[in-house]
Formats: sequence, C-alpha cells, structure tokens
Amino acid sequence: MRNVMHIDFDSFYASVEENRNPQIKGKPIVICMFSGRTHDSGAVATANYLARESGVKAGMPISQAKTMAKDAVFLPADLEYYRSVSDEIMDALRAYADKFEQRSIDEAYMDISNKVYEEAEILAARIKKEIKDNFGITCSIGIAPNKLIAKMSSRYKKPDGLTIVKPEDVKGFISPMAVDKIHGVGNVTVAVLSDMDVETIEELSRIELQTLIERFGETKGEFLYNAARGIDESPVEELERRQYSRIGTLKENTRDTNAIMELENNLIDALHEKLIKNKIWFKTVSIIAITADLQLHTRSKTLLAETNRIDAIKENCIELMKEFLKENSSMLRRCGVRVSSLSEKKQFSLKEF
DNA sequence: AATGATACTCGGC
DNA sequence: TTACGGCCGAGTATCATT
Repeated sequence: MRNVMHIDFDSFYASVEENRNPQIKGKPIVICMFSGRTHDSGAVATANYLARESGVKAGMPISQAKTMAKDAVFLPADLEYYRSVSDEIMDALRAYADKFEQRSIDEAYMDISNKVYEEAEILAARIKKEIKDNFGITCSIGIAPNKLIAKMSSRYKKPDGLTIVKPEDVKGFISPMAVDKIHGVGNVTVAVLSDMDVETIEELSRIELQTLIERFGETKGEFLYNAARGIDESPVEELERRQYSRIGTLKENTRDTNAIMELENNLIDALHEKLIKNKIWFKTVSIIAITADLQLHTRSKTLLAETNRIDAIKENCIELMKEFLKENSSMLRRCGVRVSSLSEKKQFSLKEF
C-alpha cells in the first residue's frame, strides 16, 4: 500500500526571520521583495499568520500591504539565508526516507510506503519535534495514499498541523472542497470550470472524461478527471534542476537597449557565477521581458553545442532582446535571463586513473 | 504516425 | 482608487526527423 507524507514549513521566511531576531516574535511580519524602483515598490513574498489576519497575502504590492497592516514589521527578503536554512532542514529530513522529493524551498514529499498509518503518525510527530527543536520552525504535515492528497492534507490544518487521510476517507475529504484546492488548478482553470457550473470537487467528479479532455486538452483533462477521484500515481522522486534564471527590475520603464543590457549583463554575471559554482553547462539561452502591463514574454535560442561560456549568454541575450523589442512596442519594466537544456560536468581528478 | 526538439506560456510558492 | 518580485517546473503548439 502506497503512503506519502507531505511536509510544508509554516510561513517559512517569516519564521526564519523571527528566529534571527526574537524581538519581533509576536508581531505581524511581512517579508518583502523590494524592487528598488521607488521606496515601496515591490511585492510581498510571504507574511506570518498575524499579518495574514489583516488581509496581507503573498504576491500583493508592498504599498497595499502597508495600508492593511500598519503595525507590521516589514523586512526585505534574504533569500540566500533562507536557502541555507532550508538546505540544513532538508538534509535532516532526507535521512528519514529512501525516497525524498524536495519540491521547493519549504516543501517536500517522502515516500513512506513501508510504514502503516500508526508508524507514520509517530514519524510525523518526531519530524515536527526535530524541526522545531533544532531550527525553531513549525511545519504542517499531511499523510495520505498519494502526493496529490498528501499535499491537500498538509494544507488542511495550518500552521503546525498534522492531517492523516486514509484511503477510505479520501473521497469524503476532497468532495466538499472548492476545485482550486487541487494543486495545479489556478485562476484560468477555475474560471473555465465555473463556466461549466463546477465549483466543488464533487461536482468535478460528475463530469465525463471526454468532456474534460475537450475543454482542457488530454493531459490536463485526464489530470482533472483523476484528481476529482483522489487518484495520483506520480512517484516521489528527486527532481533534477532544469533551468537557472535571474530576473531584475529596471529603474524606470524603458525601451533603450543600453539601459536594458546594463541590467541584463549584471544578471548574466550573477547567473554565470552560479553555473560555474555548480559546474553546469547549457544549450539554450532565453531572455525574459516583463512589459509595463506586467505581461511576461520570453524569447529563446538553442545553440549548436552545449557550453559554459559567459559570452555565449551575453551575445545571444542582446540578439534576443533586440528581436523582442522589434516585435513588441511596449515599454519594458523588468527583464531577465535564463539558461536551460542543462548538463552537469562532473569534475574528475587524476587519482581516478 | 510516432518521436523528439524547440519556443513560448501558465501556474505555484 | 491604485499599488506589483524572483524564482521554479509543467504544459502546449509547432516543426523536423524517422
């Protein structure tokens, strides 16, 4: 019998900041990504539960959050530090399972098919205690027959929750939920389903497979059909990274190639440093362009052979950016660079011979 | 017709 | 009334190759 655990650190960035500076404990905390354009320009990365009570949400403009939570502590995100804390916790968690999948900076799946529910519950309690004691972070855990339901379970009770959903309880657990509780169902899918008079998972389960495929295409149609029945066969497996990117905000909206490439070149330098550190070669170079209306666009080029040369990024980047500006008349707000089709060049030493 | 590569968009955190 | 980041992976359309 399959059994999967999903672990989700509670308002992770905010919790890390509370530990770094205990004086802010008990206060509403908002972690911000400042763009540097004007003093409050930027978006909210996350907020602790106290700040959320005022209506602050991730993705919201910082200036809006400031009108909602006037007494909150607003801190700039220190992503590098959060990453280092995350790495430590994830390494500790990895030791508990043969099959472990780190899904993001604050989420992971564990395959615990070798355990019955009673053992799984004990393990969850142990993991919670270890993370709390050693890192001062609470987490929410879901245990269920597959990744889809485990994820929905961990979200069911937050923060510091533990939810176990047994196979016979899956249907009752998901049926009354709104369709957007399914991981992968966002605004666009919700709008289409709403148009079909489908709001809950129970209603979704009454739609025929053929109908879903007609509306959403084969992959997404089959996914929705199975999800409505709590079915998910996807394995817990360590994912290989497929892309590296850097993105930034321009001082002001512009179409000036020099201003754009000045930022691009800084981003490329930072990206290249990371690639060298991780011994990553790439074959595809992309630019990311976010126009004044916040629409995201990309242009990319695949090279004839893989490389790790920074000049290959810079040369292709400027070409792609010029091409984009020729095709699109909008002002640019943000821009970025991405490499993909990766390969890792493992270093070997003479000792191996 | 099937498979793989490429370019681009969408959604989640 | 408005306000607006920096990443990541998956999905989809289209084209070339076999």
